[in-house]
Amino acid sequence: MIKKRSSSNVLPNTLGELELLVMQALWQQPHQDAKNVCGNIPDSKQPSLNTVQSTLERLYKKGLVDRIKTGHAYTYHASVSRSNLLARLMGDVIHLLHDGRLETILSSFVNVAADLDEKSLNDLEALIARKKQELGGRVE
Amino acid sequence: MIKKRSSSNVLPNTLGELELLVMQALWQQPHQDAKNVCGNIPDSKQPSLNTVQSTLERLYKKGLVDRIKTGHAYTYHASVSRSNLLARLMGDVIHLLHDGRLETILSSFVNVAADLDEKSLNDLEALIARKKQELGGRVE
DNA sequence: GGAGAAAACCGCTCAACGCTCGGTTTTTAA
DNA sequence: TTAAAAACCGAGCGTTGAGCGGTTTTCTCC
Repeated sequence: MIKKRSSSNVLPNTLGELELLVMQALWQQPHQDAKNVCGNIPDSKQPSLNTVQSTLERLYKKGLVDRIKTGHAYTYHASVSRSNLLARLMGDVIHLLHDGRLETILSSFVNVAADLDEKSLNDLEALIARKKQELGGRVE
Repeated sequence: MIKKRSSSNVLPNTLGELELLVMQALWQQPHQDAKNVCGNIPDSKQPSLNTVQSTLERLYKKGLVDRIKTGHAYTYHASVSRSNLLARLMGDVIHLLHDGRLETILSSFVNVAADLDEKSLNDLEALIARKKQELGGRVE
């Protein structure tokens, strides 16, 4: 008796190496066809055009890129920004491992940002202030 | 000519579903043998004892759990804390997607913590204040 | 309209990884 | 000594992303 594998959906928003390279190419330059994307992949990893097309297709199905038919070719562009994807992934990770106490997340974060400089800290303070205001505004 | 696949080492610290369940069991109760861990997996996902042992073995090789031979059985315990693993994963994700500007990370973070309540914001402010002091102390 | 190029489309192989477990050997305690 | 419990070994399976060849569609240019 063989048991069904549970489809290990741990991090729904991860992507493969080539997928990432393709996204990076699209973030760097917003509207490109497959050939163009292919040309913007570092030579050291240069895959065939077909491979890039497969990858774009996969990304399209995942909703990470969008495309417009211009003439007979598609023009692709990222439908999520890099920072948006970052936020999604951070959300996945946190959802996976947080223990209910927000403090754990916060200290993890501060540890990660070990090279936080003063300006960044000020930025973060500003963000917090804004967030606080939002909170205040909501309850009043 | 078939090209070598590049081994897609995108997130070095991810783990599978069962691996996570096992880690969770060990975080909840620090020193357990395989049988015990198996018993602490939710009934809905109940795998065989052998499967749990394989998983513990994999986690051991990955350095996420440690073990001590007590009698003829191993006693396993997590060698990384939940928050530590969280920090590692956040590090992976950030390393994967940051664009150099720390601001991107920060705003992602604040967005993720959408359910941040006031106390958490205060906690975060305190952490920032401490960090600032560290920075100041370092240069003087 | 026909020829040819360029792109999409289709469908397969391959490798890595985690899950799953049966069978075998080792260890230990009764 | 023997029977159990546990470790150990190794194989199969599912999923996913990488990679690409072959075929069809589509557009363009003469």
